[in-house]
Amino acid sequence: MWLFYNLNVCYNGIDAVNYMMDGDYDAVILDVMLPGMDGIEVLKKVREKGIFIPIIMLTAKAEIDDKVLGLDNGANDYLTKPFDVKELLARIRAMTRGQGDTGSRLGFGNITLDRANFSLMSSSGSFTLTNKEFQIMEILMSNPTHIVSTERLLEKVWGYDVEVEVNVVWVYISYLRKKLTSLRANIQIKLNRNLGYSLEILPLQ
Amino acid sequence: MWLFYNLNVCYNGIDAVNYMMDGDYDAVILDVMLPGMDGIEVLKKVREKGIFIPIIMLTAKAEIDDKVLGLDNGANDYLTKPFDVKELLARIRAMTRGQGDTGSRLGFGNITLDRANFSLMSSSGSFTLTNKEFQIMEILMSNPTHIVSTERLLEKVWGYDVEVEVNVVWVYISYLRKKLTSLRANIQIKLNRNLGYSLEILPLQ
DNA sequence: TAATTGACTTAAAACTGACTTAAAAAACAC
DNA sequence: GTGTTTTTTAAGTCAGTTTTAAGTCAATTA
Repeated sequence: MWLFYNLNVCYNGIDAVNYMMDGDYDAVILDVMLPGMDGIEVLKKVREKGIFIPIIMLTAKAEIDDKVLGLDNGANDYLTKPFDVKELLARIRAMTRGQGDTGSRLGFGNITLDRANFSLMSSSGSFTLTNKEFQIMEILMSNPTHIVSTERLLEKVWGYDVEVEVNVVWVYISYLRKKLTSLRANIQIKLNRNLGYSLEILPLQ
Repeated sequence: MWLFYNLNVCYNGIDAVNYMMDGDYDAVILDVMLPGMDGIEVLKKVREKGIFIPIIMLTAKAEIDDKVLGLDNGANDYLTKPFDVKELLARIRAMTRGQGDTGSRLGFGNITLDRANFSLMSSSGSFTLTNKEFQIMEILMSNPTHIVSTERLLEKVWGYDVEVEVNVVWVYISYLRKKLTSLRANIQIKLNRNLGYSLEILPLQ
């Protein structure tokens, strides 16, 4: 099985920070040696802006202290050259898959999303989701606590050349919420005003 | 700065699975070579039970394919012997830290501002700030002792082509003060007449 | 001390972003 | 082709945010 990635490349630290702030990336491969601003600086800047894209640092420096520095400043992984591309790809997969992700199923709270048959399940029943419903739910569940913006959902589900309006996202959020409540889910799709949506466990009443 | 961990050790795969299912661990260091059931099997079993503790695999096998196998079966990280303890510890920290532990937070006194979700927190609770509230608080907290003029706040938060009146700043300062006191903050927004606002630690009464 | 001015508070109005619903349009299955 | 499901549009509603406005308070100055 293969995954295809869309890539943007940039050649200095300042660009890197700007790209990460503007774009909505799933992961970043960051070289330590960069002209202008080095990788560690990029890392710090981006993290203190509240951006938590998984970042794997890549470098020729094999010094332990450099690794520790990178990891402690917010890198998710650290790989030294020379490295095997297969390992890099495996680490990216490991880094980008969320907790609760077994490959075929995605779980959060008392809810399970089955990728094989697009079904949203709880102990009290199940729904077969439509395409759009499934994709949205998959994005939310693959990183439950993380906030996903409406724009990001539009991009990921409807594509970059968006011709539909944001409204359509709201419509599907509404559909999903209805299904979650009728499944007696103990999770809900929470709106974070001006930021986006996230899943959260319902406080038991 | 040091972190102290409580440890449980076990010497075969079956025990490992049982420990992980019963106990509530923050992280697991898993050797691949185990009597009875090997590390990969342990990993698979545990993940398919729906347990998603961060797991770092540790092994003498440096074969790339073993790493890929481990990572693709649900390991969060993979380290080969010989390794440096400092690196292991850094990787455990990276693996177990939640987002927001890396610098997305601004702190002053007993108050923390989280940039990832716009929340203003203390030990006694938290608020989700609105856009304007957040921006003002961010400016104040990013340089707590520094005095920021009302005009500067207007410019930075409302933009240079200001069409609203200063009053609006006062309104938001008022809102923020209310929230700070209800958080039992030991800091306050101090007015420096004709100059602007600054944060200061409250003398304890 | 009274007047003045800058700072503050509060409630209500205005606005904007988010939500819901039904119906139209498009895609899909037969 | 027809019938069914999915997706999109559109219109109306709702709720939270922002701004206005009016009245109060406190510090400075005449």
